[in-house]
Amino acid sequence: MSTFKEYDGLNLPNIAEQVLEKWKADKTFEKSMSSREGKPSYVFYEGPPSANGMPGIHHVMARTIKDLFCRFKTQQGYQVMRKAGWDTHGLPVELGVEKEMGITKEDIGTKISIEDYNKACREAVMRYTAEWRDVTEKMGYWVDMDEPYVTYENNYIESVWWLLSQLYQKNLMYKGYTIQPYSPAAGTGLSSHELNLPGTYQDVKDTSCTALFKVKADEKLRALDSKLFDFAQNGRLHFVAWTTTPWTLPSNTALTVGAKIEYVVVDTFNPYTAESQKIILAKALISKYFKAEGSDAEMTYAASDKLLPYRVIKSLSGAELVGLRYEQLLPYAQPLHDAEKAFQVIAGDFVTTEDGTGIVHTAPTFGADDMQVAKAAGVPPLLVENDNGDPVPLVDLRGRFVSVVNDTVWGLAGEPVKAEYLSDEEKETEFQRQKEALKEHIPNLSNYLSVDERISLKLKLEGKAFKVEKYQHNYPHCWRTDKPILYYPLDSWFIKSTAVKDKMIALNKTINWKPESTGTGRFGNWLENLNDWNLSRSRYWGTPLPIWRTGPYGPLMEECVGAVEEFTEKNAYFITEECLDDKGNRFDGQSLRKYLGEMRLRGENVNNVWNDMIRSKKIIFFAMLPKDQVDLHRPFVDYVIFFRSGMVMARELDLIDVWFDSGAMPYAQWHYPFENKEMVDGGKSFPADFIAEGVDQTRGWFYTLHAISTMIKGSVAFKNVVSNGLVLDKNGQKMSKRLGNAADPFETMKTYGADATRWYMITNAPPWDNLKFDTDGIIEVQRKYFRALHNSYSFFSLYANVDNFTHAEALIPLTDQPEIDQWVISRLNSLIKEVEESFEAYEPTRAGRAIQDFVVDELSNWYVRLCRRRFWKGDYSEDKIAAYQTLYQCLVTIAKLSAPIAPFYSEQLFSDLNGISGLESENSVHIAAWPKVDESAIDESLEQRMALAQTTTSLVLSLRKKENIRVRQPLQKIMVPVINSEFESHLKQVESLILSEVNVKELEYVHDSNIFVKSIKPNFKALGPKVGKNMKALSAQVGQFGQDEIQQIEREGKITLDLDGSTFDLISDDVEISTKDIPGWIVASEGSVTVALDITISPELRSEGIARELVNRIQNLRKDSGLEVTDRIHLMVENQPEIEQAVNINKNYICAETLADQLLVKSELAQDSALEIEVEEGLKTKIFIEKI
RNA sequence: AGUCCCGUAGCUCAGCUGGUUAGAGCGCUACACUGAUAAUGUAGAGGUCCGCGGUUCAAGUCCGCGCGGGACUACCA
Repeated sequence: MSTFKEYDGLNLPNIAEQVLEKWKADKTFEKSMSSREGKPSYVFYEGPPSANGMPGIHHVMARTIKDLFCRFKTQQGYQVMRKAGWDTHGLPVELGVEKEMGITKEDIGTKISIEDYNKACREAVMRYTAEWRDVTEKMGYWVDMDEPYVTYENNYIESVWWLLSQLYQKNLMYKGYTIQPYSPAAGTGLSSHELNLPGTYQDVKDTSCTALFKVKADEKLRALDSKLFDFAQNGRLHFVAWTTTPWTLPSNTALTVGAKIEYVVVDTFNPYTAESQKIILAKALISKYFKAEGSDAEMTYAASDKLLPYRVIKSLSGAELVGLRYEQLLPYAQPLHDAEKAFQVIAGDFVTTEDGTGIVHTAPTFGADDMQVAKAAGVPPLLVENDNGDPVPLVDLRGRFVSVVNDTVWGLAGEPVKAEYLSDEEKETEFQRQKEALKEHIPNLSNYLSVDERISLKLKLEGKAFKVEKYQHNYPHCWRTDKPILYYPLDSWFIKSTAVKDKMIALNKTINWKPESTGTGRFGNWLENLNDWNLSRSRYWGTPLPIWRTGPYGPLMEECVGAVEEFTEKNAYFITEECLDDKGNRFDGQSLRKYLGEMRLRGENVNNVWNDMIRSKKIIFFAMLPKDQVDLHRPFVDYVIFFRSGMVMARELDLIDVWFDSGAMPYAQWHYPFENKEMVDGGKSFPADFIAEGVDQTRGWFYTLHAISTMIKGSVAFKNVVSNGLVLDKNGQKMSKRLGNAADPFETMKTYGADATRWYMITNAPPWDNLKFDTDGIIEVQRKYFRALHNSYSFFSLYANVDNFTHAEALIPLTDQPEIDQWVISRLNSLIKEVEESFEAYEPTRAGRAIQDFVVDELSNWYVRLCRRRFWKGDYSEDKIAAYQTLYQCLVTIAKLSAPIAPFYSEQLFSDLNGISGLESENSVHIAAWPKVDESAIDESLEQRMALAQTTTSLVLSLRKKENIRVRQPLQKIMVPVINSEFESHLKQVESLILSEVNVKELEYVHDSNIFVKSIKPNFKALGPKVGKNMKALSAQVGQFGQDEIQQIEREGKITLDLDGSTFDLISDDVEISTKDIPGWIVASEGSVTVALDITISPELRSEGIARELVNRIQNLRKDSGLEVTDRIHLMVENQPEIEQAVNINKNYICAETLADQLLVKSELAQDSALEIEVEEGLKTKIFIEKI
């Protein structure tokens, strides 16, 4: 006959290992999905991690959250598919590979082919998949890793292309430019990641220039102030604006002011030319440019005077300045478009009065803020046409002024805007040129003048500068070349997410965010201030942008490809390896487009050349390529071209933002819409019911999922989302490999077990708070929760096996069971309810804590403790069976409730129980049905009664302690003042429980209220609305009440008071009355419960006390001698004063307790093994036991 | 700089829509209990509930302004 498994100790890591083997053998994970075939699905999306790094402990956190809700929903009967995924593209991968290979971005395509480079990336990115698999398995995260989606696979990319083509067709994609950090020295744009590398920001001294912009005398100015108009007409009114990059001044097209900032017109002099001038600047910044004494000084000034006199003559708001015009400061070039809108004052909310003048020089081509604010105001950027006819800014990609910035004296064209870009020789040559060209202005030029210095000097000389000085500031530098970066307009492809902003905001409001603030705050605000999504990345390893274009060699034609099949349908061509240029390099789309395009511009016959290439198979139809050669990465796709109207269409070189890859996963994981169309359209896998990742994904994956599904499907991508916080070390520091404080997930799970780790992470704090990860916390969880549960099971199995209990008997109706059983079952059902509600509300911490409290406090420390005797005493009676059944039910239910959080131990517990009882057909807790709440079993009054018993017990124990009377010493009685009849009946029902727990013979109910001392306290909650302001006065009066007043309220139900001049009836509901003392007794009270204890110890009680002590010593001896709990003994006790009497009176009791068939009291024990014991202080004796 | 989160005992955390002695566990001290329990019980020590203002009869709880820690975003002229 099979019996319940018994365990020596608790080894969670071992349990996890065994359970894993069981799952593997039984294919439990597969079954958990297949057994739900046809059931409603609960859709979960796995956010793809990148496997080019080792998994960390924070991944265990995030994955625990994912896993537990999926398990919970499976238990509830839903089918939960979980497809694993890998994020494989992106900069971190590339940078890692570059580092390993010792190359830089420039080497790609030269020293190493793009093909080889991408091959290296493809390998690097999956490097740690084995470790990821391992950690996933060991932590018990159920996710299908055999058929994951991988973002670099052709099918995945094809789905991404399809999505992009949909956006393209909806007119949600466009090409524009953004201002991005750009390193002219390295010839490359920099990502924000690169900009955040250490050492990037350096303190540098630059020439800063406060320039004077001459205000135009126009009608608007005249309407504003006729005096100012007059000044302007005389050329004496100027805006002043400060810049640390004077090289951007030729590109100025606007001045930006803060609408709410107060500005002033100041009458003063040009410090360099001493001309009388009126300047406009923010009032708050006057002191930056003028010494206070200047306002009193006489209004005369000669160049080089120390004190600059000034008078504030008018005050204006920023809003009033908006729309005023000024003369272009350095008119080297005019804007290409909308020139009439340039050179005016506009408003921007980024303007502060911290630095400068409160008027910001705005060059839309070299500042992101500038570009945005100018665009909003319709002010054009300063772009000119290059030789190709393309619009370009005044500085080229090498960081040098273009030729139109032609200044014979100062020599700007072709000059780099930062001196650092020049070699020493170039600098020397330029210095010699400057010496010659500037000798008229600067007779003895001693060193090279930077562009900033030259422009500043020029402005000074022309009376257009108010102040020129060196300025130290923090400026970003290129991490590769260590040269300063420029903010530069770069071509980019955008998704017009602003077009669906309102829809995204509306849809977001339907999403259940945990915590809510992440959704409304962090995410909501982000949506409110949304910018268009910059898709472009100038890299190599990623999803290529599927847009083909003709170049600037003829009319613009464009094609967005949404499926590989389209290459065939649209007659795409492929440039083979034989197709070489003059230098013998293979053509790609871009170079061939240029080659043929220039030919076309020269008027040559392109078609002939093209046809030759086709004939000689240098170019073939795409359709002729073997399928397995198609790789939707670079460089392959760069060899794919279209030929239209005598022009080559080549792919735009950009890759797309990797975040688009991951945001596309709801569709691309199924190769939608090319396959599995019904998964998405049929709702089986879209939208997700639940996703979970770290908060850092708010603007990452959460956003891209949301944006793409809003634009493509007009729907949310997920309905519930849990965003967890960070995992910090125990001191609250961020974990990092560098600091060596990163916890190793493998080590942690090996030492403490995945269950304890998971339980700790979930119950310690709500997952959205940061977790201070401390292994001491895991130890505590192990000790408290798992050991309490394990011990409860061990206790059960030990006695169940003794009694051959296998849960074969019919279930004893709850109403026939003792009160304590009804109580624990009631609590259990309340628990089921609470746990289920908490999980449903995505509050796992609440669920876990509730389970833990139940197991530790109620099941282990109350139910099992009080019921011990029922299990090991007496026959196999109905009461015993009831006890077994009750404990069984508790344990099995706990296994189910805790299974989502602690999948391994719960699995063992469940199968250990169910394996013997066979009550349920499924022998995995993760497949078995989630427990149903039996509302009829919940008895709140019973739960209250038990709480009363617990309070009373603890009061009596505290009295015993105070009087120093051991619990083993029986006492005669306790007395409890009765407040009302309900209280009395409650107490009566738990009376025996209390008495046995505190070892007292009887409980007396005292009704004579005259002997109690009572206390009274206002019920503030009830009185608040009634008396309001008078609460304090009332409270003071109630505090003064004596026993008489209290009795009056009890007797009459009310007492009339004088309150604020009028009478007030204080009724009994307005106060809380409790008994605090019974004079002459030893009393303790808590809340409304008061207990008095009779501490007289009669001789009988004393004997009984001694007998109990003896039993205890004998039991210990039995245990130490290694006797089985069922072994019977012969017992001998050495006679001592008081012992004989105690033993004789309580002989039956002692024998029954210790399973002694024979008990002898001898004057002396001869046996060597007789043990001397101390019954109580000063009373020693010897005992001897012998197994029969 | 903006947005969001967090701040309660030495440590980790509760404290629901405001209600008057602010709780639990761990740790510490002492005692007790134990034939499942390295468990548990009782008692003790330990709090300017980050600070300052405000609303209110009443604020750990609501509001405002700060401070400290963290995350994300960001071109500050």
